[in-house]
Amino acid sequence: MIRTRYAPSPTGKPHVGNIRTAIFNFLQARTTNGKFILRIEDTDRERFVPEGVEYIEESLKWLGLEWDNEEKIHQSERLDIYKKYANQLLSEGKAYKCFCSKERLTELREEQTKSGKPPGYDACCRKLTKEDIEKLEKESKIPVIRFKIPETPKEVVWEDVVRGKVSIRTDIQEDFVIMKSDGYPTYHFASIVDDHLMEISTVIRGEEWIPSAPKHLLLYMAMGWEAPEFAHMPLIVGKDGKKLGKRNGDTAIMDYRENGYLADTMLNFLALLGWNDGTTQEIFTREELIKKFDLKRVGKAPAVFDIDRLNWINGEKIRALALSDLTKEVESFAPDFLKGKNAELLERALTVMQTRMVTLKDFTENSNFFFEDIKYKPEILVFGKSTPDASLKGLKGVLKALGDEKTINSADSASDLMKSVVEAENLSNGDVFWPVRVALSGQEKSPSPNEIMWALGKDKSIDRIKDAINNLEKS
RNA sequence: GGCCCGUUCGUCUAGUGGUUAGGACGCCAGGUUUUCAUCCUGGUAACAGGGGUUCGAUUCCCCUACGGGCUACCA
Repeated sequence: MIRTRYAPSPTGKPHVGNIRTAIFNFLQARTTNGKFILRIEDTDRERFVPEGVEYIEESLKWLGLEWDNEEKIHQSERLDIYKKYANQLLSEGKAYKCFCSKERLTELREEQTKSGKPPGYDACCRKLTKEDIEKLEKESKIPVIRFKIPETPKEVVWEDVVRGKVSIRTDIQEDFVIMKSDGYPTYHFASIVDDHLMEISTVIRGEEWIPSAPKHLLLYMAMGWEAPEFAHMPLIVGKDGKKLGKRNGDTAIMDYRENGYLADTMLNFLALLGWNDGTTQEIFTREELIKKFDLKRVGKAPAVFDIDRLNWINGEKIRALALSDLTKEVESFAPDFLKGKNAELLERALTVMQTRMVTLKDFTENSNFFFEDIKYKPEILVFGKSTPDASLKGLKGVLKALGDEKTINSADSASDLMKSVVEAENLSNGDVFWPVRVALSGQEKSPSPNEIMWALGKDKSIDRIKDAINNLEKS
């Protein structure tokens, strides 16, 4: 059975690169009917952010990435477990206590760098005797525990699911820390212990972990445990080709929600950053992603986060939504926006705006003319090729025709009404459609007059056309 | 510096030892159209370079270049 995990560190709000990893883990678990585990890796007390867990959970929930473990897993609550295994390594001589001060380590590194040597721990505490250790501990010096890089193998090789065979020499590995002096394990140690205990079958993580994979493999060997398979995903990079960071457009996933992107858009977009199903399909529903996802079809090259593409997908998703679902999206996106708004008008406005939205914001910010009084310069009531007189004639014609009408049943019937005015008054389209559109929307660019007329209804349309006639006559 | 990973249109990508190197986004042009958007049609544009292997390489191998990642008692 496939078991994957998303193991974020609660140091802030999850960003896109991080969430993409969560998505791949989720998809891989779901597509194989496996399990998706959420594990909070809160072993770094310095970078720990109290709200971090909340941020992680709300991000996953928004995207619908439900995790399967009911009990929350926090590494900070499993310290005894790591200690136990670290002690095991210690007693087997596969790890040792190191009393070197941070100052010494910094100095060592500086010297090595200066003299052109690769920086790394010099294994100085390896030669400490039992007596040395006892003495140091009596002085209440607190050690870290370092893993002893073994003589063999000389090379660690693994078959990466996305990269194929990867091999890295071990002779350049330093004796790395597995238990910090504060009693917390380091990532390297905690993650292999937990991945083993939680029977994780497939570790899907970012490419930045490739260099430390040998540490993990060596640790598995030392523990006598079977290692999971690894899948190192390509990085998501910014426009500058560098790993996403604060300076080049890395953004918390929830910021996209705030900017009017749909959860399914993010899922679709991020899944396609590095993966495709081999066909030309670009728009996938959540179900299709789950059905078609295949870790083996993940590419190796980094992908640039392209906002144009994101926008396109969001527009497609919005247009594909049933009106009721679109309404729900707007509702959860901007509950305040809906307050005090007529439900029917809202629905009609949404119908009209649906093909014009890239994000939900486009609706909540650019459709006020449906709901509120409008203001505009009278000049814009006249189309470029038209004249004030002709426009006035058109507006008056439509006003009269509207008065004769009981209700406006559809945008098409509103269109017919205006066409009949064009004919009856011997005007051009621009003398009628344009001024009516401006009269109803107050904008130079807007949906069609017939659509707005239908959405607003007869009475409100009449009011606005009357206003327009007044405005035009005054100017 | 060392170790590692990567390289097909601007971007996301498909693809094969022999293809007119395909699709999508963007952009441009045209159509529909009173404006905007949608929609439709067309166009633009890529195998990093050099050596091999081969009858033939974008595809396989090597080198170079370029880009990136890692190099903590962070993950």
